[in-house]
Amino acid sequence: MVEQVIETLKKNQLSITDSRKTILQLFMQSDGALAHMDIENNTGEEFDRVTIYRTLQTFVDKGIIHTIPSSDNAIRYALCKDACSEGHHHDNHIHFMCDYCGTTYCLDHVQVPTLQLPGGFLAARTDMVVSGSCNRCNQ
Amino acid sequence: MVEQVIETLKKNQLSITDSRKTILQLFMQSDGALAHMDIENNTGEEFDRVTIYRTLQTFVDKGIIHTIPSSDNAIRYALCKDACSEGHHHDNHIHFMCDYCGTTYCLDHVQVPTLQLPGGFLAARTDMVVSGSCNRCNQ
DNA sequence: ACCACATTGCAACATAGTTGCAAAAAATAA
DNA sequence: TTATTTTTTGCAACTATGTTGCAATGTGGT
Repeated sequence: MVEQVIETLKKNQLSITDSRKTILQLFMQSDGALAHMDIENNTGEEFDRVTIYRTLQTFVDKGIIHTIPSSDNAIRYALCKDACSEGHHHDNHIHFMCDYCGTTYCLDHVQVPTLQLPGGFLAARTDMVVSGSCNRCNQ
Repeated sequence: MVEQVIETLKKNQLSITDSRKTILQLFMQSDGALAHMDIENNTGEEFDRVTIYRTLQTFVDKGIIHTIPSSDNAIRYALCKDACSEGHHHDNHIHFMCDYCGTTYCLDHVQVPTLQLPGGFLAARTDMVVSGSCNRCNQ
């Protein structure tokens, strides 16, 4: 896992620092999306708040993670699949937020449907977030 | 317009106050969605920040307006169509955010498509936000 | 006009995110 | 390996966003 973390950082021409290693590893271990708070809680006092914000922003810029919009006013982040490159995200899948456990999933195999927009509207990006109960809470 | 504002407030058993009248009228005059800031800017020093937050929350609770999620971490609000009732929103349409002018539109005639979710996932609500260039910026 | 109740404004607090800058740590060169 | 350059980090301070308790004010009903 650690080699994969370092490989990813090198591939994106990022210098190898403790915060980047730790935070990227957190994403690789996690099956859901992470909010800033989740990371702060998981790393303890190890890193400054500002460092976490900047690390996340760097990862988004490099196409390593992508943001997930939500109505609760807290941006979540999740790993991008291979198709994402610097400055160009291909996160064309839907996101699922569980109302009960709060986990946010990337449903990579559910594609965002293409829409017929009214005349004059040009789509550049589509975000689709479904909420409800997930496969662990709904048994 | 003013009669319609008062009628709507009465229909929802809300007392008629200056802030409610002014803010609801703002929504009726606006063709796009409004963020808290838009309202604060449009009403000047007339109302306290807290009053605006509480008024918006009241309107959401009553089903007069609905929230629109976004990735820029600022909740937007737009008028609900008639089908919305207290505690039960039917905002089953997509939203469009223009990257150039910043306007958020409710595309009432574009329905959110139904998705086939993986086993165990149950959808309660779907938010779909398309961004790109709108019919005024894209000419 | 009066009374009961709902709403507002204020102060204070809580959370989320940003910016400038000096210190520390990586990467690079010698 | 050490020295130098460049990047990254931590701190402090700040802005934006949103919430809560409470006293003062306004609204609706009699």
